[in-house]
Order: sequence, then structure tokens, then C-alpha cells
Amino acid sequence: MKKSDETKESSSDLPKAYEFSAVEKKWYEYWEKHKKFHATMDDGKPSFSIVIPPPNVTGVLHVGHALNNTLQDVLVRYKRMQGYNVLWLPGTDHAGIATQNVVERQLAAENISRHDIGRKKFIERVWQWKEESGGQIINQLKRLGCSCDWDRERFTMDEGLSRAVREVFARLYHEGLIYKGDYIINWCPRCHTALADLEVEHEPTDGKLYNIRYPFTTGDGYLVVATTRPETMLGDTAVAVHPSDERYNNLPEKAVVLPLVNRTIPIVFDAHVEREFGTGALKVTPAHDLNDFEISRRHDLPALKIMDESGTMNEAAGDYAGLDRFACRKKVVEDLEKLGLLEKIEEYQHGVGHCYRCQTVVEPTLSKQWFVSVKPLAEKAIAAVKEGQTKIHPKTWENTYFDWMYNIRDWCISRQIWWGHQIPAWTCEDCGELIVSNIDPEECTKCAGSKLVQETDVLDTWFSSALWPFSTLGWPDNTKELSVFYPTSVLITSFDILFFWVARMMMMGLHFMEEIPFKDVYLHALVRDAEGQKMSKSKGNVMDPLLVMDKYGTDALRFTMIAFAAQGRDVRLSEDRIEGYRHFINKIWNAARFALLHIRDSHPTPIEEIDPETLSLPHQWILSRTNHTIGEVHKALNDYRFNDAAHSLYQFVWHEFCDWYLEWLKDILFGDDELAKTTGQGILFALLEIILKLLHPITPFVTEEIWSVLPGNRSSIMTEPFPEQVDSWNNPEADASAELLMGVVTGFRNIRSETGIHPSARIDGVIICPVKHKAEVLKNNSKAVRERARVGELHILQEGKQPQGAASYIFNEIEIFVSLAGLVDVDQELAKLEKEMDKVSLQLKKVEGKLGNSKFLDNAPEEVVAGEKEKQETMSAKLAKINESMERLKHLND
RNA sequence: GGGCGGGUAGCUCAGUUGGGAGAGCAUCGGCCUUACAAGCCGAGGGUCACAGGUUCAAGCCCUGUUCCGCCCA
Repeated sequence: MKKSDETKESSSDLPKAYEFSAVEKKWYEYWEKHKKFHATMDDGKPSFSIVIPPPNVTGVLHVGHALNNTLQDVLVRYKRMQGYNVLWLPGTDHAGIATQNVVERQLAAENISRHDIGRKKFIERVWQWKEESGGQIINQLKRLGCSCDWDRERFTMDEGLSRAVREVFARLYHEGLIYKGDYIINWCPRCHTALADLEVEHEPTDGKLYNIRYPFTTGDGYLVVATTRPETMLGDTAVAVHPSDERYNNLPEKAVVLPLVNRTIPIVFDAHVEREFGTGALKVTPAHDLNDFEISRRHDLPALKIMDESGTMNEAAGDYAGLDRFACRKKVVEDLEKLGLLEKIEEYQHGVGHCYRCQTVVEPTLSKQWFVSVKPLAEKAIAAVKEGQTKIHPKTWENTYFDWMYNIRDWCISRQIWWGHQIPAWTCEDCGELIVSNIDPEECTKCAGSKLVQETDVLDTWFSSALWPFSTLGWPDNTKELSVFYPTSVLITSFDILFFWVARMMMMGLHFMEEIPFKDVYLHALVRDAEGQKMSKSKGNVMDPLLVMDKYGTDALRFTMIAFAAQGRDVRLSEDRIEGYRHFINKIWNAARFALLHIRDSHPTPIEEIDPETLSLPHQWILSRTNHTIGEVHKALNDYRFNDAAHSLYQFVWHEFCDWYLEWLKDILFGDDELAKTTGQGILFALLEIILKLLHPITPFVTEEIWSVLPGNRSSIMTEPFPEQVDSWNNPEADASAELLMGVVTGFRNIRSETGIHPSARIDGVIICPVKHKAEVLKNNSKAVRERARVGELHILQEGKQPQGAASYIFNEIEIFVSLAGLVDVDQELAKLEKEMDKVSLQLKKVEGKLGNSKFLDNAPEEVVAGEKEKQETMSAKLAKINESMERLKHLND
């Protein structure tokens, strides 16, 4: 049995390893029960507010959510501790198409379609589904420790938000910014709805380019057109060529016969035709291609729809009616081949649009839809970022934002599904009047008829999401929440919804609130697997954050994500990395166990009563480092440099506080000087509290647990003030002196390790330090060196002869010797010194090169030159020592 | 085709006014030393993608090349 196990009970009541499972549950319940997350709107406090990027109500927590929400929670907890009036408003969106798909699948399992039960019943089913199994993600966010104000949770389909949606729609319509029109939209033949341009994902696809002959009406000769979608020829109403294309300057006639359907169609001349593509002759299918549609408008061509809503050919396709569009393509190609009208088929790679919800190939289709005319809204959104009212971090995204905003096209907002906000527009059956209103109209505004039929389409889910920052705060009512929390402080989201969501919130916020929706936007990257692959179910490389939290604890997951969340870089996550940071959580735990052992049943001197001037070097040093770390954490969090905060804390807590300070402190805590003890305990206590508070935003659970067992009556660490820098702790002199001690200690340890002296064996040492003030520091802190290096007798000399037969280590201009009583391995020592010599001479050469260069002396700033001179001195001295040592070793056996 | 980001130790990445190349993990060696073996101590490891340029001085600034990733058309 290990010795440490035997002492477990006596050392502390805390378990030796941090057991997160029960702790996490306990504290989250505590926080919720005591309304610790509730935004109180206290007067006199500055506000800090964030609205959550609402996850889909169908969603389950994935690592992307985990990253996104951890980042928000870190900021929110930080600001809350700083005394802000903090609101983190949570919620979900109704995810129109996705949710409808889920419930339709349920129905399909019962062998019914939504049309069997009708719209009303279907909507009831969706709500039922939502109540029973929707919004699981909310509970999963709680697992993650998110400190959202759950009393203010919203849903894009709830009553208040629906009212906001209607209000916005009606106002935009009456301002002329929403219109209904016939236009080419992206149609998903599986979802049976229109999609916005953004909702189409273009994927490079291997396809074929078919060159088809369109004979002239005379039957003498033909034009060749190239297309990747031959089935659409059934809807062709023209062929277009470039007006200055020489190949087509002297056409025998201005019409061709469309093969297979034998329709005569005109040849038109349009400057938008790409002459280099294919033969330079373009078949024009106005009802199924955006560019063709625009050509058709310019030339007054008819549009012929040849497919139905499922992508099946319709009557207009003649003999091909009833065929699926892809089957039709095959048949058309076969038939053309039979007729000898297929000139050639080339392999061709092109971008094919897919539905972002179901991956079905979208069909551009002419359709009557509702649009938002976004240009005027975009102008304001551009200006707000240009003027710096809203800042995007990292700044590089601003270009992407501007680029998209400048080239923005009208937004198709109508969807032919049932789940969503039904468009508040009614048609009067008597007079045909279109009425748009935020409240249900009772009668026709024109003819007073009562037969009003509401538009069946619903709105794009993103339409309601665009209102999120103000609709969730009670708009259109003039609420206190709006006045306190709008504009929100920052929006934290993934870069991939910059256009979908961020840009649209900017436009809507500026238009309706006449103020930006958020002061900062922080865009974070994607979470990928360890190999940098995007996580996807099909690849089987998804990591379930819930399982990770079960296995390693929530704090470990959170700390890992924060540590890797460098600006502009994807987060590569693997279990190994999370496991590594779990060790850090455990380290915190054990440092606290150690501290508790010494402060619980004693009377530590309160830190306020301790004058830093009177303290010994290790204390002064750790206070100085603490002060420094506090500054770094503030700076990092304020600059959205989360990883910097994590790394500062990791380095400080583990390698400065634990590795050096606690070890030095043991000399005092286990010593006889009672006054020094109570002082040491006081500093230890204070530092532990500071460390816990600094860490709390990132690792809320372990810090709250430790906080709760510290002596004294205390409530949650959540509401403790976040540490601020203490100027009087800043002590560069102590920093330098401590580095000196640590360097010397490392020297002894190195000798010990290299020469195989057992770590616990006491050895005697000699230090020759030619710099007087450094020698003084070493003398004054001799015990701190000896205990750390396990040195018995230590002689510190300013000058002197090198001891015979000793192993040495050179730290700057300081020589460290350990007498080996003739056992020194000369070859090994020489090899070590030679290597060191090479390194130092190389550096020295560089420095001397600079100092020998008059241009450097003339141009470089004084302090740089002085620095180089100092380096030169130190290194020359070191080199001399090395030479001396080598000479001595060489003649050892003479 | 246009735009953006990236190439630094075996791996993942920091490197914020240009001034002696860093961390974590991994590797190697030693150690149960009274908080922690999920630990402690020590060590090794880099033509900063390549080629030019600016500068007294370049991982960092400029130009070009190349490879990888993403977005838009």
C-alpha cells in the first residue's frame, strides 16, 4: 500500500481525487434554486447582456454548442462577479423545416401524412411533440453549467415573439420593404418549400455536359447548346447568344425547333451570355434557372414550368409527364441520342445546390413568394459596423460581412410548410384585396366583405430569429428589460451563421430599435476532431459532450475548450486533450486540500494586515505573480482571448503556485516560527480564494465546491467580487530574485539527475557568484535554495577557486558545484560543457556582431544597445567559466 | 474565377508596436519526497513552407511561389 493512502484520513476530509459527478449536480441545483442566474435589473449597476444563439428546438447538444455556450458562460460569470447587472437570455427556435420533418417522420411511422390529418391537427401534434421531447438541449445546457436566466427563457413561436413577428411583417409590408412576387426561388422537392439563397449549399459534383443540337426550322443545320440539365429543355422558350459573337452573326434564321417537343423557339441576343462556355449558345429555361429567367424578362419570353412540387415532370413536359426529374433526364438523353441530336457528352464538374436541411438537390423554380427588399436595411447595417458602433471580432470577419452586405439580394421569406409563423396576410374572396395586418382583420378593408382567407405560407425561421435580441426583451412593448438590456453587450456565435443570423439581426435591430442589437460580435470557429476533420454523423467521428462530461467532468471539458479557443482557429478536440485538462482540475483540487490542511484549524493572519514589504522573498514573489496573473486574465477576457486566460491560469496555478510557492511554503508551515506560520497561512488562504475566483468563470463546479468548504461563513463564489490587481503586490525585484533562486535550484537538480545522485540524498554545494547583489540574494535566501535543492551545506562565494572533482552547472554568470568526492565522470562533464560552450559562443557571436556594427549602435534604441552589452558581458563571463571548468577537468588526473 | 484563413518541436498550437524561438501533450531518464503517481524532478527535440526584398535587426513588414482549409460566384 502506498504511504499516501494511509495518511488520507488525517490529511483532509476531502477525497484525494476530485469526484465531479455529485458535485456538479449539487451545485447546479443550488444555483437554480437560489436564483443565482436571475437578472434583477438593479438600478445603479451597469448592464451586461447576452442573448443566446437559440439552438433548434429539435437539437441535442453537440460539441459546437458546448463551445459556444461555454464561451458565453465564461463571460457572463466573469461580468456577474464584476458586479454588472447580468442577463444571459436563453431559448430555442422553432426550426420550421427541421421540426416539421421530425413530426412528419413520426406520422409516417403511423402510416399517415400531414395532409391526412390537416393543418390544424398537425400543428397540434407539433406542439405536443415540443412539450414532450422538444428542447432537450435546455437541460443539456444546464449540465454544461450555463448560468442562463431560465425565468426568461423564450421560444420563437411563443406568444410574445409571435406578436413581434407579425408587427415586423406588417410594418415592413406597409413601408414597402416586403413584397409578394413571381421570381425564381430555390425549391426543395422533398421539403416542398422555397428556400432562401443562403439555405442552399453548393457542392462540387461530378456531372456531364450534354451538347444538344437544336435544328433550324428549315431542317437545314442546327445550333448546338450545352447543358448539364438536359431535362429542362422541355421548358426552353428560347436560345440565347451573345450579340457580338461572330459565330452567330450570320444565322440563317432567328428560330430553332426544340427537339422532342417540336416547339419553335426564338434565338435572342443577350450580352449576359458567356461566349466561352460550351458553344456560346445558351438554352433558355426561364421557369427553372435564375439567369434564364432574367434573360426572359429582358426579351419578354414566356416561362414554362415543367415540374411539380415534388420534382416530377408535369403535363407541360408532354410525353415525359409523370417521370421524376432524374429519370426524365435519362430518357431525354436516350431519345435525343436516337434522333441523332446529341452531339457529345463531356465529363463536367459543377456546383450543385442542395437543401441545407435534407441534402436533396434543389430545383430552381419560378414561384410566387414573399420577399424582403433588404438593400435599404443592409445600408444601415453596413454603416453601423463601418462606424464602429458594432465591432466584429476577430476583425477579419468584417470584410466578409461587408462583402456579403454589399452584394445582398432580396430575401425569400415564405415557406410552404405548416410549422411556423403563418404570414399575416389575407385575401378577400369578394374583391381580391390583399390585407396585411398585425392583428387578424375582421373584414375586408376595401369592400368590408367577411370572406377573408389567410395566406397559408409561413415565414422563414430566420425571420423570427432576426428579431431575437429585442423580441425576447418584450418588443413591441416598451419594457424595462429593453431599456436596461438593449443593445446587448456581445453576441457570441459561430462564424457559419454570420449571414444567416448576425447580419439579419443587425438589419432588423437597426430598423426597428433604431439602435444596434449588440456592441460586439465574437465569432468563434468550428470544433473539429483530433485530425481536423469536421465532425459528422456519417463519418462517425462525432464526440458527444454529454458522454465526455460523464467521463471527465464538465469543468475538464470547459477548460479544454477555452484553452483551445484561439481566435480564428478551429478547435481540435480529442478525448486525450480533455483527459489532460482533467488532471489540471485535479491539481486545483489537491492544492486546495493542501491549503485546507493548514488553514482550517489555525488562525491565519488576514492578508489585509500583512505588509508585503516585510515578507520573505517567496511570498513577495508569489504576490507579484498573482498580481500579474490577475491583470492577464482581465485583459484576455476583455479582448475575447479566452485561450490566453486559460493558459495564464494554468501556468500560474500549476507551475508557479503549486510547483514553487507551495513547496517553499512548506518550509514555513512545517517549521517552528509561529509568526511566520500564521503569516504564511494568511497568504495561502488569500491566494487560494483569489485563484478560485479567477478560475470560477471557466471551471464553475470545482471552484464552488472548494469555496464551500473553506473556513468562514460564505455564500456562492458566483457572487464574489472578481479579483482586481493589487498594485502594492507588484514587485519586479522579487520576480528577478526568485528567478535567480529557481535557476540555482534547477542547477543543483540538474547535477543530481545527470550524475545519478538519489533525489533524496543530501549533498553539499558551492556557488560562485561574481555579481555582488545576486550573491546577497542567494545568501539571504540560502534556506530557500537548500530545501528545494536538498543541499546540506551551501557555500556562497563571490569569487574563489573551483572545487576539485566536482560536477558543475553554469547558470548565467553563476557557477554551481557539487563535490563528488572523486567520482565525477570526466567525459560526461566535458561533453556537457562542450555543448553548453557551443551554444553560448553562438549567441555571443551574434551579440558581438551587433555591437561591432556601427549602424546598429547608431540606429538601435539605447535600451536595446544597453541590453546587448549586458548580454555580452554575461555571456563572456559564462564562456570563461566554461573554459575554466573544462581545463580543470582535463587536468584532473594529471 | 473572387475573397479569407493557415503552413513554427513528433502532435496540437501560442507568439498583440520588428530587438536573445515558447507552451501543452507525446518521448527519454530518475523518484512513493508528509496536497496530488490524474503526481514530482531532470533532459532531449525547431533552415519558424520556399525564394527574394525593406531594415542595424524579420517568425513578425513587403513581393512572388507552393501546399492545405473555408466562404462566395
